[in-house]
Amino acid sequence: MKAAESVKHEHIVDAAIKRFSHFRINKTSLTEIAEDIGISKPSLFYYFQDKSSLLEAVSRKIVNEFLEGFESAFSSAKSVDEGLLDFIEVKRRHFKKYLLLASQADSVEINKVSSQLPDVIIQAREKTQSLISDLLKKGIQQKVLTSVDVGKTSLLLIETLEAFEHGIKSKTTVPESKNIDALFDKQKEVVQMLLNGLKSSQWKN
Amino acid sequence: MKAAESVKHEHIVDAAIKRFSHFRINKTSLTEIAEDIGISKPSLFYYFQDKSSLLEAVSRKIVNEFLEGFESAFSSAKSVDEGLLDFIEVKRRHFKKYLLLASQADSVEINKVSSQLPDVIIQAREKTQSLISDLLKKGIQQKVLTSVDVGKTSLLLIETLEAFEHGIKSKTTVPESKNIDALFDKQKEVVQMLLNGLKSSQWKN
DNA sequence: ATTTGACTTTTACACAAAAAAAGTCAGAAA
DNA sequence: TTTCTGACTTTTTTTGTGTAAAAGTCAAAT
Repeated sequence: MKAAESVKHEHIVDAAIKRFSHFRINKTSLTEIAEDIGISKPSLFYYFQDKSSLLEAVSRKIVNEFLEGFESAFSSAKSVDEGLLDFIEVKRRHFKKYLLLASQADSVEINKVSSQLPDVIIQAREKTQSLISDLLKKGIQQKVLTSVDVGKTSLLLIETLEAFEHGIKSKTTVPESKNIDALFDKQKEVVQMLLNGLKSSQWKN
Repeated sequence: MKAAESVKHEHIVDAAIKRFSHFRINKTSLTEIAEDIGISKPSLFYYFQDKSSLLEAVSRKIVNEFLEGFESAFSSAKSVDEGLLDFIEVKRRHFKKYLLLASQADSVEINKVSSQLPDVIIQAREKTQSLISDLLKKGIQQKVLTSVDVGKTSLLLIETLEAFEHGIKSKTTVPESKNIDALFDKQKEVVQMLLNGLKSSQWKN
């Protein structure tokens, strides 16, 4: 039961990801997903309580892929700058890979699951923030960064980057590749502006 | 003709602003506006080609009020920090004053006028950017800021602040006061983070 | 030059019927 | 017992249609 069930679970989730990456969530029926892998709709309901549960499993899988990318970007980074810039590159790559799904991420569609931001997203945010915090801490230890409040700073940084993403996610049409690139290029610029700072060093301390 | 016409123009625009500030643009009819000032709808059409033209005049008037606020904030500022922070305060105040209208600013409703960002908004952006550029230049001259590309920096700054505003403007419901405050407080935080910068001064130059 | 009553055209809205998708369940298959 | 499905009910979405309201026009009056 355990092994077999989880294999099937995974199979269904993968089929759902394929569908959701090509068509909007609300335009994809469970029947279609079931047929894709040659099972009946009631079978699908045997493994998932409802569409929301499936969607949550889908989200969790993709979010994990994002997070793994983030971790490897941060861990291999030789500097704070490199870490943050690589982090944005990972986002860009994964965003393009799961284009439709990613751009529906905090839309009304996915929020039907739970009226608040779904757990998956909240957890991902927290994890991401903690990764960025660690990076900043390292920078401070190495005397590359001024000693700021890493908690506050990492949160503000995330919120700033997210703010840029909201623009593209709130559109009803599927974002074009060049817009996605513009978005993440902009994020890089902001990060660099932040890191470099504006205040003249002469007047510091 | 000249004087009388422009007086009437203004009168109509003011009536329209009153209506638009209380009800959504699409829920306000030209008949209502006309009746408010005791004229007939065809009279209104004598002064404005169509609803879009009236909306444009309304936008222009309000945008000018914003811009005047910005100019006075920047001109009376004793430092770059104070200038930018006051600038955000002016936005907060005017945003609340024209709550409904401001939050519809780049929504679908107003974009029916012209499919691209209306001229008024573009011009306001340019003017704002030029004001911020001047402030940055002054800061550089006074050796308070590092000599950055003011054009690029002011644009990026505006885009960052705008990104935060998108979130609140894309909502269908009227933004609550506490959310507006949260938004502009966040903008202040970002500005301060930017001004302070993260890089340790020890390693500069 | 300015204004309006009476008019036409366009758009928005409410409501119902139809279609599609979500979800259930008794019972079959493995 | 676990897994699966055909046939079913319920809920949601879509579509169509008539109606109301708003946008916009125009000939004629002031």
